[in-house]
Amino acid sequence: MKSTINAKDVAKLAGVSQSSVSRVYFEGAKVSKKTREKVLAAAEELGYRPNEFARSLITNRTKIIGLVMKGVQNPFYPQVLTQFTNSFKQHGYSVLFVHTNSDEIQTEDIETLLNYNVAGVVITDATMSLNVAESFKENQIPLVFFNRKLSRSNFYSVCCNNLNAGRAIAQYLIAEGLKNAVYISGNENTSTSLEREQGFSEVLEEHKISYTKYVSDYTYEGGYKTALTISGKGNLPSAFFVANDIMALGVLDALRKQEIQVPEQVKVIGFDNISMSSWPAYELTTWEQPIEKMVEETVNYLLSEIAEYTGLAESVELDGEFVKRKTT
Amino acid sequence: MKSTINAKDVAKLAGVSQSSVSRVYFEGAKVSKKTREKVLAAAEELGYRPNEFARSLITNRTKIIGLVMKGVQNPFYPQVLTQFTNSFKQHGYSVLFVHTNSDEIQTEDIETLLNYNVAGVVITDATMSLNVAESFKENQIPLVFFNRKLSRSNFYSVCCNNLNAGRAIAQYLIAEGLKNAVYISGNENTSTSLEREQGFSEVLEEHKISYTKYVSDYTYEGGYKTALTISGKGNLPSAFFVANDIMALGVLDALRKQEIQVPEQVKVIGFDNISMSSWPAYELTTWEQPIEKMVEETVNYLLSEIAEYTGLAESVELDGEFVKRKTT
DNA sequence: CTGAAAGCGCTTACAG
DNA sequence: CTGAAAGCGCTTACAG
Repeated sequence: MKSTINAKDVAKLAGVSQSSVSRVYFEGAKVSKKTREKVLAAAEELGYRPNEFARSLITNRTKIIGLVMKGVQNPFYPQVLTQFTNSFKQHGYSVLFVHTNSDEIQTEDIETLLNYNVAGVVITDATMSLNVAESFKENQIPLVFFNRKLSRSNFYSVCCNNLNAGRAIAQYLIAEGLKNAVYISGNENTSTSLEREQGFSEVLEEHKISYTKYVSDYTYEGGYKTALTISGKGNLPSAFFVANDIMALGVLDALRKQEIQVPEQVKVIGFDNISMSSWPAYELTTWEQPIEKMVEETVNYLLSEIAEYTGLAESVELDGEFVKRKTT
Repeated sequence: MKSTINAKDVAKLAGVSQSSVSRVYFEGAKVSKKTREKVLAAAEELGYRPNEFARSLITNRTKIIGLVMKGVQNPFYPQVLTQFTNSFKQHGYSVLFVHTNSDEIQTEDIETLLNYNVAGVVITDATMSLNVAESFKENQIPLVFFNRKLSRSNFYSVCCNNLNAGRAIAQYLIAEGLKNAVYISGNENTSTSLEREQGFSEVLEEHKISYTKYVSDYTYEGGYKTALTISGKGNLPSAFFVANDIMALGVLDALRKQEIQVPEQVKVIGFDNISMSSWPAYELTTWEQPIEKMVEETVNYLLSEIAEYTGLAESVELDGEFVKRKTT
């Protein structure tokens, strides 16, 4: 029953060889107009569709990109996922989606990607042990860390320029009369959180302004609890710099619960510019990540590496933009 | 350079036939313990990995499920995506992710799914023209509409019992003294929105209570604008039943802006129970969809159809649960 | 430009 | 339980 119409069937109906049928569907192959028309007519009649697996088997290439995501709970990611999928689609690639629960991508997920011989891989917000990452290098499969850097690794990564963003945020707050600050971090040891803090702290130090760091986890609940703890101590800083928006929203709700006025008593700045940040309930001042540019950069790199593998490892950092709203 | 180690290489090193190597990796095939050990040792040494494409080519089956999603913006979906991916992974299936912008899934997306000969398909929140859907039937590829019903079609669908939910919500509001209501719908002609309204209206009619319907679009902005329009007219109902949570949050923010007290002046009920609904800024009363059960039901159906295709078409509706918070 | 033929890396009857 | 051999549906030198 399964439609198992193959090139041979089409060839027979069209009165040509199976090779010619193949050539019609293989980009870059030469076929006469006449042959092409005969083949397409026959294919149409039979409902022929080239088998991707036979194709991949022989070319040793696929049109599949592995997209590994962690923390899809953050509203930042659906947007990233959508943009990647659409962009890859435009270039003829499909997306094999892999979800990882842990910070470090699991061996079994890697196996999946290797088994399907993906043309390229994007790893979002997760890390990977170096020896595992090496297997991609061995197989010459291009790989991009998106919104994460892997220290001591030689892989391509695409991020927002977090260091500059942290600096700019500090400068803005200082210009507004910052006395002291709190930095609420994301999961420890994530490059994004560390770099945002580093830029922030550098500028504060220059101005001899102190800040306290609280470690949180990039979740709404984490931001909420951390802010409650801090306000419970009764000693508010003049501003909170929160490592991402979703935590910052938690901070705002916690402050609201304590009847602390934002921005009058304390300013709050987030990071990402997720859609909720602009909601009237929050109006969060934040830093917009240039997602579109980041996705484009990632896709372009992968496509060029697929065309010709060089193993180029770079750390690309794209500038974002300060978005002033009502929490500062 | 490409690691092109195949079963033959392993066979040579292990001192067995290529068939034996194959049998070690093929579930259900019989191999002696001794052979298996020799093969595994050799495979380990060479870094052998069975080629999925050769496998699929010959078995005419794949371990790939096509997951088609629309409207990933709704925070409801990341959760669904994660659960599907994890559940399929447990059963040895990978997910090919397809994003569709329009309500109706496009032909090119279907082509992708068919080209990869996916073992099954889940279509979330989107519809499909019937003749396109037929091509899945022809190829005996099991298909589930998730959170959507396709009228006049004979496909399997898995939904929350929206009719009952609408009824229960009406009954609750009536018990609380409902005088008149507003129903804010999602995109017109979506089965979810229609059924929620139908259940709601049936019970209201029984009690001779009137309601007005406003058509919106399942987005935060849509809910916000609609509520502004309604409150602008100065004539508030005793309750809003909003077709999903994300719109209901928009409604709450609009009411807050107009300084209308919830629930004192007007009650608000949403649908989905997304994580934001429980945030202190909202505390939205809503109806929880049994996502976990819905995913499980979908996966089980697909697996059984993959094992033995029957083409069974049913409309499965699972009960959700009322979640009372502070907006009623 | 076209066809006949080899071969990609597997699974699977078929003998033994 | 094991091996030799055919074949899945393609691409791709090789002749013509």
